[in-house]
Amino acid sequence: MDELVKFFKAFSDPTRLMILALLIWGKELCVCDLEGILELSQSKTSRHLRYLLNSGLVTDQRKDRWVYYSLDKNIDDNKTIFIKAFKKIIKDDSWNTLHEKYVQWKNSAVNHCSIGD
Amino acid sequence: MDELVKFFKAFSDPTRLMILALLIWGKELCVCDLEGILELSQSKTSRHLRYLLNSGLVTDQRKDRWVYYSLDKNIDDNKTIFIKAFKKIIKDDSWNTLHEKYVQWKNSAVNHCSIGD
DNA sequence: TTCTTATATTCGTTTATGCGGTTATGGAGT
DNA sequence: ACTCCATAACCGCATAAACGAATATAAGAA
Repeated sequence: MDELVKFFKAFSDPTRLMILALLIWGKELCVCDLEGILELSQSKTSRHLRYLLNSGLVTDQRKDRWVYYSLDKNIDDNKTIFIKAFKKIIKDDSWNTLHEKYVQWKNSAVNHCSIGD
Repeated sequence: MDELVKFFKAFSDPTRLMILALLIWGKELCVCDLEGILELSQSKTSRHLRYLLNSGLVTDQRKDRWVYYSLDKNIDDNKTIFIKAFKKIIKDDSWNTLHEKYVQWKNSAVNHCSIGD
């Protein structure tokens, strides 16, 4: 149960919710992408990613200098239901602004270093 | 989004998770029921119920001296998905012990003051 | 009114979170 | 080696959560 609590705590912060939404849309993003899209400090971004990492929600993968984060594909079934529910929620209008930012970032080849789309 | 964060925070505590599970099984329980089943102090029980109340997850209803708590029936659709997911989770073996306690409590007419079943 | 029972709130303390700012690490290029 | 750059870890502080213990309120019962 403590694990479940930890899982929910991961969802209990606006920054982390936004990061999760971006990882759902973007599949694979590096720290600097998230930093840029969300206009966060580097340390803040990194800390929240670390939180998500040891909550078992995301995975990281280093490629050259960049560390790419993705939603963990091996989340157990029970928790996957919650992820699905969250995916549904971020289709709401209230998430439009962020989604717009994401799209703009994705289309500005100048700034982003991400591979995935 | 802040509202969503608040919603998840409600799930981010083991005591509250247990209370929610009991309210799912029991439909309607008073503070002293929860206190007894979970072996919690009165103030702890009350405080967590209050938390759930103003997270919009539960409703309260006074009858005589007792205040009965139930899952709110009017939770918006997005959040209902999460409740459903949680209902599924508490069918897991790891929740057996608590469920047993609940059943025993329910069957011991001596101690419980609840009306619902 | 006074007593009892059920629940809520307040108080003071402890622990957890979140933050900015800074420093450390690790890899690639020079 | 040194220097960028991306990322991680650390420090100190501020705010928020959670707790037990005590006190307050609310509704019956005596």
